[in-house]
Amino acid sequence: MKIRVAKKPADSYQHGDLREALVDAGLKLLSEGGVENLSLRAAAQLAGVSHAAPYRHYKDKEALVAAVAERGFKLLTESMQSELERRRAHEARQKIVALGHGYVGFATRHPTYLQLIFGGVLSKKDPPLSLQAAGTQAYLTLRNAVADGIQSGELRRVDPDEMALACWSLVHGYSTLVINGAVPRPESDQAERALTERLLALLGDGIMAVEH
Amino acid sequence: MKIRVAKKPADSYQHGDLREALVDAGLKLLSEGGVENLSLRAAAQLAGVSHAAPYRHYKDKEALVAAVAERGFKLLTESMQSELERRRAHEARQKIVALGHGYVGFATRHPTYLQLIFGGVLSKKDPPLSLQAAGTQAYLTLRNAVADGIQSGELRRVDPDEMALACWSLVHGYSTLVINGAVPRPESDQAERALTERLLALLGDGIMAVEH
DNA sequence: TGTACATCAGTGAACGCGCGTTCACTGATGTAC
DNA sequence: TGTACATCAGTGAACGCGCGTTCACTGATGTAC
Repeated sequence: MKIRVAKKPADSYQHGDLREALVDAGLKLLSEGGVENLSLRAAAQLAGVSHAAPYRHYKDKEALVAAVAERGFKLLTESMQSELERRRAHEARQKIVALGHGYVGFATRHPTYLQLIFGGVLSKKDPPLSLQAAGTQAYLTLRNAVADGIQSGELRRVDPDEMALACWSLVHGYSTLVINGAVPRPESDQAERALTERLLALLGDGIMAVEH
Repeated sequence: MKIRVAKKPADSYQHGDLREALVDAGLKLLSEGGVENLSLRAAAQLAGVSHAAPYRHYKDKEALVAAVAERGFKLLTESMQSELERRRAHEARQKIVALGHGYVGFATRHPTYLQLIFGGVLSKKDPPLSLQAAGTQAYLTLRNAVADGIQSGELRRVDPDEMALACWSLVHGYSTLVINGAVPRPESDQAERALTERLLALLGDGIMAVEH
């Protein structure tokens, strides 16, 4: 990842866009060393600035972390959206599978982002509105697909939030189990996609044996 | 939680069972302040001992953390087992639901234990054998139920590990999403149990609409 | 039963570390006149 | 166009903190004789 540099005169004493550069730096620290590697001082250093400089842009560490998490959410949403478009999914089932691939793919590409976003690191008191919005956006991407499928009669007639939660839980649970090594990681991306697909097929058709 | 005290003469300068007392202390720290609250020094203090004493029993911090995690795994297994027995579940579906309640119940009762066990805190290099065993034990509890159900024809004829993974992912994903506040926590234990049951019902019967 | 001794669990001082945060400051920028 | 000035982004020293780990030590315990 390229750390953002000044838009303004490059030799300026001012950074140009330190605010965003710190988020870039935060993401890089995160991907290189996990959540505990994400510190204000390290982000400042990576952005080429003294360790007190971030305080001109963020109230405290928590504020920077929230900004990093917000970007993480957006990347997650993008990953799901792009998978959806790449596959030109029209049927509800295809859409859910596509979103699942987008989710699991993001999780395995950026395990530490997921850890930041959903790992209980973010303070639950007064999250910034923009962070909440980014989270909601990610959720709605899934929820919309599910709600459409229910509307069209492709999916069972249940509370769409509950059905979305079931899909989310499955895919999120699988992702975190793989990421944390609780479950062996498939040997190739291809194998992982195939497994994801089979897990979602189980949710699609149910695990109970069907009677004839 | 009661911190273990000396088995040997209580006024002894020796602690008696400091090794276990440190694990107790670790669990307490964990439940009170999360993973980042779990430090060697704090555990020693809580066990009433100088901060260097733990090194007589554990090679380093990582070793103590592994011991704490091992106890966490055992408690998780117990929670699932006891739910299984309490309900005297015989059918595969009932068993899976019981295990799910045991899992989610444990997660919401001890959110920080789950964070330690599955939150990427444990080093993935050379985990102690006893820790691996405790993890395997928890997994087998679920896997056995699933395998039995497949054997008996109640469940679909699929790779039992994959079916167990689907169940585990669903329940684990839901747990972590609730714990981390990504999804609103049901207002009562009863509501939570009902929701867990509905999520598992979706996995049981599938989310696709059935054709007539 | 009594003495000498090895063992080893726990002590407390010390080390170096990275951290978040505060503070008075400097100096480039852009604006008002 | 030129000058005075307010703004404010970034500096670097300093603070206090809890942490993991090492070390020489102390003193109770249990054993060998």
